[in-house]
Amino acid sequence: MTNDDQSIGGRPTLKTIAFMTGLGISTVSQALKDGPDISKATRQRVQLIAKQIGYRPNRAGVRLRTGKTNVIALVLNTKEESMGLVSEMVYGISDALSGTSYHLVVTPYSLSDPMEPIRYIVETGSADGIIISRTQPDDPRVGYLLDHGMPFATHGRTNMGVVHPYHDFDNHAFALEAVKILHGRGRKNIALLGPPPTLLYQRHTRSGFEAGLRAFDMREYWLGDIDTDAELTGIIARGRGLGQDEARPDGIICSAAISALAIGAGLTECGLRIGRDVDLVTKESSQLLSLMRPEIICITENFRAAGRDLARAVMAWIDGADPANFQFLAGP
Amino acid sequence: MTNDDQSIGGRPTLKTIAFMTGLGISTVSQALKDGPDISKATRQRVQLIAKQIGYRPNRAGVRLRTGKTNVIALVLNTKEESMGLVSEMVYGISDALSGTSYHLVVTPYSLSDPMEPIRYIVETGSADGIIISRTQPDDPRVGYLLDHGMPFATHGRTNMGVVHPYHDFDNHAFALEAVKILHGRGRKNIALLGPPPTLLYQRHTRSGFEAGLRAFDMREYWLGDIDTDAELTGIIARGRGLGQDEARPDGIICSAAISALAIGAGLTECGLRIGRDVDLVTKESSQLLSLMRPEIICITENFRAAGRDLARAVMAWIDGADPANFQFLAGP
DNA sequence: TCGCGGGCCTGAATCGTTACAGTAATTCTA
DNA sequence: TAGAATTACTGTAACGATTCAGGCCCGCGA
Repeated sequence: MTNDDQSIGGRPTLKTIAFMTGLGISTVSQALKDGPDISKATRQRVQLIAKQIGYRPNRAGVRLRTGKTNVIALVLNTKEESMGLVSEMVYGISDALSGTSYHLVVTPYSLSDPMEPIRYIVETGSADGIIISRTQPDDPRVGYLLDHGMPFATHGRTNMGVVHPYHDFDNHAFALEAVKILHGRGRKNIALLGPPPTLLYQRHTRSGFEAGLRAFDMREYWLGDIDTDAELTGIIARGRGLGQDEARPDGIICSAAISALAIGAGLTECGLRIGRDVDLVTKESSQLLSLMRPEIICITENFRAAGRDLARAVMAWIDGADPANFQFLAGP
Repeated sequence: MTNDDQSIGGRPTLKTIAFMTGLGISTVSQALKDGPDISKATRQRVQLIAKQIGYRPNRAGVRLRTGKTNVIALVLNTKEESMGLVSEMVYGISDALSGTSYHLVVTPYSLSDPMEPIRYIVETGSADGIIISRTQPDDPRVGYLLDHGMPFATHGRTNMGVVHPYHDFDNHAFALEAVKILHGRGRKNIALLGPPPTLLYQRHTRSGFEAGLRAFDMREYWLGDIDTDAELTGIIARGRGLGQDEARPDGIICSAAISALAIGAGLTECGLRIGRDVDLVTKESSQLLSLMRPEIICITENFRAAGRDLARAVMAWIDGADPANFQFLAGP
């Protein structure tokens, strides 16, 4: 009987509703979640009042009692920036989360240890589910999360003979399609600037590329030990270097828009014209590139859709759905 | 005496440490925060054990008891995308937050109502501080947050005669500098593609631009009712339109990298060459633009630093610092 | 008429933390 | 040396939600 000032302001709690309805707190709690032990009339009454006064459960209370955080964590590498990947993924995830009780926490990690943020989240239980990217063929994070029963989804597949939700762009199809396009434009000698071999989609890209070469009887120009993770200046230099080369490629396929721009810049510098002397095919995630550089051939990769799929997958897994049902391969 | 299985696993809590040290829970709590009522020896003993077993306070417990969420919310408009603004800001904020107990929650809002996410956060108390962007001259969010005593910081200034932390790029200086550069290259007839008039930095840009025109005795080519928020296709068309115009500008200043690319694309389409027929000055937030289009003159705007400043400002305000001390104007 | 089973609701315990009011034991003051 | 003050620590009561073991009342069968 100290300070039961429910009448006065402050955020409404179960206690407020209990006071207003004359019911007990636990009754209200049950009524709000349509517990079967509560009469229909009472349930409706409670829910009506709750809506009227704008009741929202206190997240800390729920979290403390049940352990449910209502948080999805997006774990990003600082390196990540395929022209808008981050923002598009964030918007896609938020899309999927809007209307649910989930919040999005973003946790970047500097290059050092990819496991660190994952361990932190699991150990402190600071999220109900995790979305990771830059997935590796044999990704230690995947094993760890499975071991610890933490729902997650990966951007990109793994190669571990283990089932988990993912969203992957079909890089095999992309590379194959790219070769086909180049073949259609009469090109013969094709270079591939792919992702680093630590990431699984390097293999997919490579296999699609090679399948295409075989199918259309074309040959590869080997670019050397360079990938889309390389410094931009290095990529530009590589492009410039092609100018000198008699046997230079007449078609280039590139796995990242920025790298395509960079190699294009190098080519232009030494007088080669894209679309005439050499064709350049790449991925883009917004209309940006094709607007700016219409001479570059673009195949669309939709990061926003990826974010949506991944968030939905994680939520479904949290709700007990079978993770095997959430494996998405997006065609080019 | 039911299940005091502190010995067995699970995450350590104050109770665990209390059990291990033989002290009471409240003693441990105080000892961990160096409470003056606890002997030095005890404090050290407790802190040592806490470190050893990797104790981390349960966020839900703290939040429920104290109301402190240890969360900073970044509120973004879905429209936001100045080539990497989102990712750079996020990384900058995370930088500032790393090593503190704060987490970053990202809350985008679709175009509709800018107040909605703000109200949600304040009403549900789901963050200790907020970072907002796309600041307007008379921003209702600022008034609301001040009224409700919620610490925040804005990307961009306001014009409300009211003190709050902000980080702003000095767009006056930018425009002035841009005019000066164009003057140095012998240009006379300058167009400005600025931000929309709803955003305050439109005025700063405009005033710097006009000051520059006066100082160097140059004249403005009026681009009409178009701004950097316009559809890219529209901007491209506007650039194309300049080709037909006898009195076309010989210099263009642009407040956003994407828009500069767009207008540049339009110019190129109608045969004008950037750097020769017309000079183009813009802002860029990464080295990207100057690498891919070296003919465009770039002035750097650092979003990562902005994120860092804003996050630090909000944290300081939460800790009771004077918000007036956290107003940053970044020179070009 | 007694007992029993439902239907509907409530109180108490709990999650982990902190604030606050004690409480012993020791030290200081007069 | 009695009494006051200080030191070092502890128990209890919250914060808001959920769970679970009851409890009361009513109707029904024997």
